[in-house]
Amino acid sequence: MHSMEFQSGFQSITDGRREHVDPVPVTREDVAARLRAHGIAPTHQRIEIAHALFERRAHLSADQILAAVNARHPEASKATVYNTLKLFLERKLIRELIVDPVKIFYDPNTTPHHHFYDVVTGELTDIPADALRIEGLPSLPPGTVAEGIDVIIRTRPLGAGEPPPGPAL
Amino acid sequence: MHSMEFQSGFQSITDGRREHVDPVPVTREDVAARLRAHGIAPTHQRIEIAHALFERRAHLSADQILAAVNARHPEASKATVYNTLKLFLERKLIRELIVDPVKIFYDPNTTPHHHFYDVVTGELTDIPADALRIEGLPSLPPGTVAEGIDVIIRTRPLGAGEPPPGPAL
DNA sequence: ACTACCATTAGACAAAGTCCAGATCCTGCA
DNA sequence: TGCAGGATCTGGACTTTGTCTAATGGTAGT
Repeated sequence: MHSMEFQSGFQSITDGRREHVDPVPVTREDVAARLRAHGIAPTHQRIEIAHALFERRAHLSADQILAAVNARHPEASKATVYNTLKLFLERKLIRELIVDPVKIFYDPNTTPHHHFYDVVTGELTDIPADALRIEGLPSLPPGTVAEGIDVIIRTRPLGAGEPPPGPAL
Repeated sequence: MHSMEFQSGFQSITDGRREHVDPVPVTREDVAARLRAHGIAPTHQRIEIAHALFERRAHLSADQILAAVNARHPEASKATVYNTLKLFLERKLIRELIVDPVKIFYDPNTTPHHHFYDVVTGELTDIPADALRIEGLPSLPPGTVAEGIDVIIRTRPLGAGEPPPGPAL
């Protein structure tokens, strides 16, 4: 990744990284400012959607977001949620997590980090970028540029079914 | 990753790794043997499905497999393809690749390796496990066991759109 | 107030995958 | 050979996630 100045007052990533997110915008004003900083006009719906993600600092799926938003702004439509999430992605306000065979999760933390994914419970846990050293990027396929690295460590609850069935011995 | 013994006679991973897959079963007899080795009764449909994957040694989606199978056995149904792929997964004959927001890819190579994924073209390329060193597994979330690590390097064709839009400067 | 333009909305639509109940295919055995 | 029983396969209905579209609503600038 290259330049990374900017930003309201969220996370300083000028040089090092942080183990944990801290000054997160929780008030709607903070959220609105953050939207503006990313060139996004802060409408009601957008603020609610961003607020849902940033307040919980959690990985949410589109329908969880829809539910959260409807709790306060009962008229939000599915289409708006999808449109808005797509916009946020383009503007790099959030990040997309492809980990579940069925739905996408949205991650309000755009700084480099990785994830544990519990394949049974569906739970996602952050792995700080520096907890894991990745050495030696192999050369990329010719004619391509890297966009990002995702490391996903799939876990399962200790003692939860299905470890045995493998090839016959 | 830790232990990783096992496996009939496909790929020796006892100590080192191989850069490239070699003794791949291409004839239907080979495929049938491989199915039996994993405790799977080799029916026509199952042989065709496994054959499609092993012959091409490629990452295929369910509908690509369905198409490939139908080319020879025109009566194969969607349900059978899905059932069979699920069975193959359980028996660890193949591996699931969650990389595309919309569909699952199935990988006939179950030895440890990673992937490039071109987010524009959808192309998947293997990264041999030893081309990439991952140091220091962080401790797992309490009460969980690791099932596997997936490293996905997302790429985009050199010069293909959309790198600019980021946060306002 | 008028006009553009952008954002939002409901609902129709598309695609991947699941589920189920009936039909088929084996296989062992009399 | 004939048959019963279990495993496998099949079409089609169904579910879920996400997309698209046409119409409506809001707002800034004149």
